[in-house]
Amino acid sequence: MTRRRAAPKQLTPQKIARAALKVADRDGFEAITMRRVGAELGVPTMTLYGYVPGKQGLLDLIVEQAVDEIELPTAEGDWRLRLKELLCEIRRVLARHPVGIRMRLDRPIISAAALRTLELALTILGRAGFSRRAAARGYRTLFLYTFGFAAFGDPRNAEETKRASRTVASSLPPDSFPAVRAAAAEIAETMAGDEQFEYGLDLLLDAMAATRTS
Amino acid sequence: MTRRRAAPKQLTPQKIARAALKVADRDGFEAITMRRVGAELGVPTMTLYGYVPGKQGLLDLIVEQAVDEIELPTAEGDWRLRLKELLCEIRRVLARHPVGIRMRLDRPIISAAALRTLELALTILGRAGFSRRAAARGYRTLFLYTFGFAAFGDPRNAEETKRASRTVASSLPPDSFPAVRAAAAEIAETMAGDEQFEYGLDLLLDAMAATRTS
DNA sequence: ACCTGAACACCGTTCAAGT
DNA sequence: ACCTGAACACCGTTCAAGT
Repeated sequence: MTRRRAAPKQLTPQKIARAALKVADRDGFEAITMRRVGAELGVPTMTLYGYVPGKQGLLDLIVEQAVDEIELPTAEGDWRLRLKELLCEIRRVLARHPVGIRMRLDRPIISAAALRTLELALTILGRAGFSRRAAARGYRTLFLYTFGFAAFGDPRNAEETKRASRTVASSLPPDSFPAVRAAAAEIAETMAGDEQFEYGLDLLLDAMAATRTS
Repeated sequence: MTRRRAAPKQLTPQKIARAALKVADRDGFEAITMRRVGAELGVPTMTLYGYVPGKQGLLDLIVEQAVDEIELPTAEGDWRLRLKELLCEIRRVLARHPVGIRMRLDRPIISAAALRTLELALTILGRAGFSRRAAARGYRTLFLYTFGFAAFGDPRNAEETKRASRTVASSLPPDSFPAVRAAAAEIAETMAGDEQFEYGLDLLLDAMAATRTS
């Protein structure tokens, strides 16, 4: 009985990236190791190096895989609504794939696919009458708020986070923390949720609208 | 000649945390290893475990060390100015110690020292006439924008980042990226700097002021 | 020629050997 | 009793052995 080679896996960089994204979604950024991605695909670790230029290159492919999930709205219609749709979609994709947050911490994402979000935002704002400068500054602010919210204000378990927040705020010494104690319930409400995200988004869009009409 | 024990280092958790923060500022979050912190202090790796409850506990101490550097403004006077001072100070400390950004990604920072910033912000907004709800939601937005800017919009090398941005924007295919190409210079200006940070901060403060007076 | 296992230089931490 | 080196189970990647 001649030992046959295992059936060809037909590996591609994209298949490896998809498997790695699955590992990251399931077990977190730390779990993205060449050994585990290999195991996920049922191939020996070193085989990956035939398709992917090392771990750093694999990480880039993972981000691109997540960026491809962003569904862009049209540029037509009310500029505030369109921008809200765009930024809510970015937040949704980041919540689905938190590895995108972790990766963006190390360096900007400047692939053509990622820059399509910027192109759309500037188009929307340009049609709404914003100057190039106001559009660039305004969208940058919206973008950084959205990433900030996704990274630091969007916990995996919303209800448990709110409960924990209320407990901490209520157990502080009343003499030194009167305001936090008094607002324990209101603070807890801000710790997660669409409502808080859109509250901040609307603040920014309101202010942008006001600068345009003044 | 009797072998003497090395002079006592008089280690404390705080001294270890300070050395680790120094390592992190110099070589980044990845460089915080028990072996390197030990080397920084001139003690064997395992000696650290006598003063610090493992690496996770050391990381907590490092964050506390950075939080202690935050200098709080008073609550008196113009609420917008005071909030701006507070958030600019938070941004400055995060720029000085980026390890704080990386740590906050994993979990909220809820020590008493850290919560003093929240207490101050709520006090300022309360005195300015904001409801507890509006104060909590508003400060949360300002806080997440500030962390978002520090994490994703405040590169180490501002000028080089702006130059790189201009190059990328200008080398995109004009057919698919007309708006980005046209605004290459304006986009580059938003990639770093106090001006861009304060632009977004002012947008938020303007919008908050508007909600109060309407 | 191609594929991939062993080996190297790291990591945090356990545990036992040394004083 | 205290201090700390060796060892274990990880990691990314080089390199050479195997087909």
